Amino acid sequence: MSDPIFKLNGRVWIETGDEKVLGHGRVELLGRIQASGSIRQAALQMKMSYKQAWDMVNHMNEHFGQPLVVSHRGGKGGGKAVVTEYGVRVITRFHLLHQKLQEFLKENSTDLIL
Amino acid sequence: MSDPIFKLNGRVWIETGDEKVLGHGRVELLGRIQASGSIRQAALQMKMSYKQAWDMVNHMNEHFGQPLVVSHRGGKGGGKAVVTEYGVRVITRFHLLHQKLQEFLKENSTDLIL
DNA sequence: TTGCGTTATATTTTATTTTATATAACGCAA
DNA sequence: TTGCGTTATATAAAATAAAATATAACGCAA
Repeated sequence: MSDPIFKLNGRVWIETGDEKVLGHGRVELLGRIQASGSIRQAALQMKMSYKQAWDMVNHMNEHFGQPLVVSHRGGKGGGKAVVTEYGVRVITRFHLLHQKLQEFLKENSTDLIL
Repeated sequence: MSDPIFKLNGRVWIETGDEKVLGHGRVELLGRIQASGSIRQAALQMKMSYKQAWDMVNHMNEHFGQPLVVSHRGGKGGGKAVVTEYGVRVITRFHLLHQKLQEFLKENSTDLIL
């Protein structure tokens, strides 16, 4: 590789203790659950297994003080999943942090010559 | 988990194209190579395999315009690895970015109530 | 009451990643 | 010239992670 063009990138996430509980991927998952009303559909959209998605939802619900998603099985459509009001707030807050990080990355990319 | 304490954390890294070429771990590796003069010793200190460390060094040397580490086998001590002047500059620049990120995280943690 | 599609969970299989092992090349020092 | 400890590389084994499969529970609608 000769004469490469460097790009600064980064991520932020939320921890409790030393365990990662919320990041880029999980927030996207929450958003898709919110939009589709279904863990399965959200998983399909993100090309992940249902188990993987369910584990994420379960992990979040267990590590936040209150559930971000409530789910029901059976009924019309076979079941559903709903992002709670708290969950919506968490999504919004994270989006804001993400946006601020993008600004940070932009600012510090101006003189990015290694 | 009831009443969790949330902590904002994050990382920055350098990409060329869409490939990650330098991050937290690799900079630490470079620092330890610089201090010890040995890829093997640096790997041992970081509890990673020699192969893993060598692959990282090789990947960096291939993706930056010029080598960050030059290595020699044989001779006194069996061989050695030296971080180039360019490599030292890269380490320094990254440390600065890392430090700025820490400030960013601190600033945005003040009102971190989810 | 039967079927539907989803949630929820366990188990098995497959794929991927990591680690371990082996071996050659190397150049200095004894 | 022999031994040493490292770089460099390939291969095999082990450990993890991911994906696939199977199955029960559920409640509405037909």
